[in-house]
Amino acid sequence: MTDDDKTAASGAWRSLGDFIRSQRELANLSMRQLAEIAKISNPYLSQVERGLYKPSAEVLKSIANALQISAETMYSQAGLLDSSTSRENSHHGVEHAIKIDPRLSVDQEEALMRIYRSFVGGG
Amino acid sequence: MTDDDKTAASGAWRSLGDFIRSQRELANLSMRQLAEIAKISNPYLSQVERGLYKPSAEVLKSIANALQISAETMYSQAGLLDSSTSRENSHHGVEHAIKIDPRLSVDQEEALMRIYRSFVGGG
DNA sequence: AGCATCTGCTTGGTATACTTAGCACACCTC
DNA sequence: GAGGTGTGCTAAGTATACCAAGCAGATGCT
Repeated sequence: MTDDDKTAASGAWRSLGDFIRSQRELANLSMRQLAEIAKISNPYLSQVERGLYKPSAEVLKSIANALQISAETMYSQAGLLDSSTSRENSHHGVEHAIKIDPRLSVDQEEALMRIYRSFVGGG
Repeated sequence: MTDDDKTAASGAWRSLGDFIRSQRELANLSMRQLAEIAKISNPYLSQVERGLYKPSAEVLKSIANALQISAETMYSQAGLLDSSTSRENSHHGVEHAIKIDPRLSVDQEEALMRIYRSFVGGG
């Protein structure tokens, strides 16, 4: 151990690294194995686990997938999801559902949104 | 100039850009305004909207926040959340959300439902 | 006309995410 | 002992996300 690891790791990302490492060890995978599955390099995985880098969302998803945990769990661990977003459907329900519906084109989304908002009074 | 934009934009990210742009215009924000709120540069926002770059999750979250939409919505649009998590929302999501929205009258419900179904092809 | 002030976009540079090659230590097998 | 294979980590480079400065067209005002 080089005496002061804390120098580079900034809080949230460090704990994300700890989380990944613990999940990896829980799955009995070596860094090289996990890196292979997640299609990233093992040195990079090393840095990520030690909190030296902030992995992109794509990498995060890939790691989550390799560890067989949900991407959502990963993101909330990374502090990228505002924890209680999808729970309260009562309020933003319709707008949210419209936005994430993959079958709607952008134009259709906008149209529906306008109509809905005109119905509920824009607020 | 505009004849071959397709050279750089690769599918998923391009549609994400379209999504952001439509949401921005829906909110009546200029690029500079949104960029200011989201704390990114306006040229970068321009590139993102045109699908030239794949924004990091942090930027994505920041933009979502600025547009007052949930980070989850953003990620699912970016294809970063395995649809398994948000799927139950998206499939019956719109219809269900419309039905349980207390602010909609019965007539309004039916109108929205008709429009939605015409968009998605009747199910 | 001319100047101001929007709009989105291009250019060129910096910061950082990510990779390829290789080090150092531990545990084997010969 | 020397070689082989496993572990995680370091160093140096490449790719790309991101930013600051500035351009070109549209609108408006005097």
